[in-house]
Amino acid sequence: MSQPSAPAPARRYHHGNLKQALLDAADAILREDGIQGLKLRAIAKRAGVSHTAADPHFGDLSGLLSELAAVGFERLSEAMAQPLPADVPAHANPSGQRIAHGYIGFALANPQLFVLMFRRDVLDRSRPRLQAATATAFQALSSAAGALDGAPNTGPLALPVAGSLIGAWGLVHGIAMLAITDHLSPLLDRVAPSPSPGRWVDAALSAM
Amino acid sequence: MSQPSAPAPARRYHHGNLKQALLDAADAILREDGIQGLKLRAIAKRAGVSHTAADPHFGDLSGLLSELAAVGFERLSEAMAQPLPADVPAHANPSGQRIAHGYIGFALANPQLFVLMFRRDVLDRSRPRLQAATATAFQALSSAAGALDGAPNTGPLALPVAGSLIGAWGLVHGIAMLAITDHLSPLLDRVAPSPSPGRWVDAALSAM
DNA sequence: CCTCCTTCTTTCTAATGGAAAGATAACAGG
DNA sequence: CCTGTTATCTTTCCATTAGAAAGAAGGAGG
Repeated sequence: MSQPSAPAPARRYHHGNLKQALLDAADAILREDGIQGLKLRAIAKRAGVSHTAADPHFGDLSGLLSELAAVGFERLSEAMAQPLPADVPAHANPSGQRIAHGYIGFALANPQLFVLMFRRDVLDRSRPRLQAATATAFQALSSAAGALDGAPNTGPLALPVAGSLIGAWGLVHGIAMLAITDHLSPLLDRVAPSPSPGRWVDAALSAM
Repeated sequence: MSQPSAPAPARRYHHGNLKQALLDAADAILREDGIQGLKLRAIAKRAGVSHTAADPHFGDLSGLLSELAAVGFERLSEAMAQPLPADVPAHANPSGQRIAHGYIGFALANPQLFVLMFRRDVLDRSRPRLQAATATAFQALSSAAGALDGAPNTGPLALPVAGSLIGAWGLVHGIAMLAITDHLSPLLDRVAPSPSPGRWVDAALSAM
């Protein structure tokens, strides 16, 4: 009775799925404790392994965090494909509006992960998965934002077209970052009645 | 001959101006090595004191970094009062345009400091100097951006007005952050001839 | 001159990332 | 089945870090 036919998922010397387990542990810690909690020892402990067990899979801490950031960009791409929140009326350019709300909504729902995704100092951007996930997300964003200008996904770009892409991306990115770093509450607290995130985000977007 | 009448500025037990000297040292290290280099020991060594000498002046490392961030916000306020770069033609709302270029120009000229100013995790936002400097900078920014809407500096705010303030601030902040984290070069490299920062920033701003 | 209090140094501790070496298991070929 | 090879994981060790604690140095006011 001590030899289960289904292998016990824990306790084995070779974990079998440690890479994913470490990513899951890091994801959970990121939600609970923020980036501060993403220590090699804490992640490994949560996955039930020693603090150097991540070495063969990720190289070093920045490798692990980069893969986690890649997961974030993959989720961001999905979020930008979601429909608008219910309390936001659609207006002109509904595609761009949907992408913008998806971008900012993802950031507000996953603030720590979003910050990590842009923490250049702790990431190793040469990681293939991170490069791919980043490219995919920004492709989705700029194809929607640039549809108005007929901007191609590659090749030469006229300055005004590049400008409109940068402006659109900067707008949603800046709103997200300012909200996450808690720089907007002094402004939003002066608005009565207190608007839902979807509503004030839409107010900011449609003002531009 | 070993007792100079003019006190040697270094070597004294009581430094006399250690607080400013530590800020200067931290500022220099930030420029040279980035935020990574802002270790208590490195800063203290550069100022010629032991690694705990900052304690009486700043409490802990976050106290020191917060004062440095406050210096950053003070400089940002000055930058937003500067005239437009020479290669940028003025158009409608020149006041807002000037503020925007000042904001982004400051970020591009002091990327490490700008990132530090918004690194919520390493700052102690209860520091009076940081609170004051932040408030001043954002007052300057929003008074110019809100002039069009006649937004008061305090008191209740209608949602569309708050939205336009958030949109304007988010736009410049996002452009600055994306540029600093090196997410715009894939786009800008597709523009020929390579535009100066002032030109592409203006292209992004006037697209919105 | 004497005492108090701030400033700064020395010393110590706990925590961290990572290097190095070794143990363990999976897997291949004979 | 048996043995050598390789990737995975553990143990141990080290340098570096922030900060606490205690004490020395020196200025300020009585």
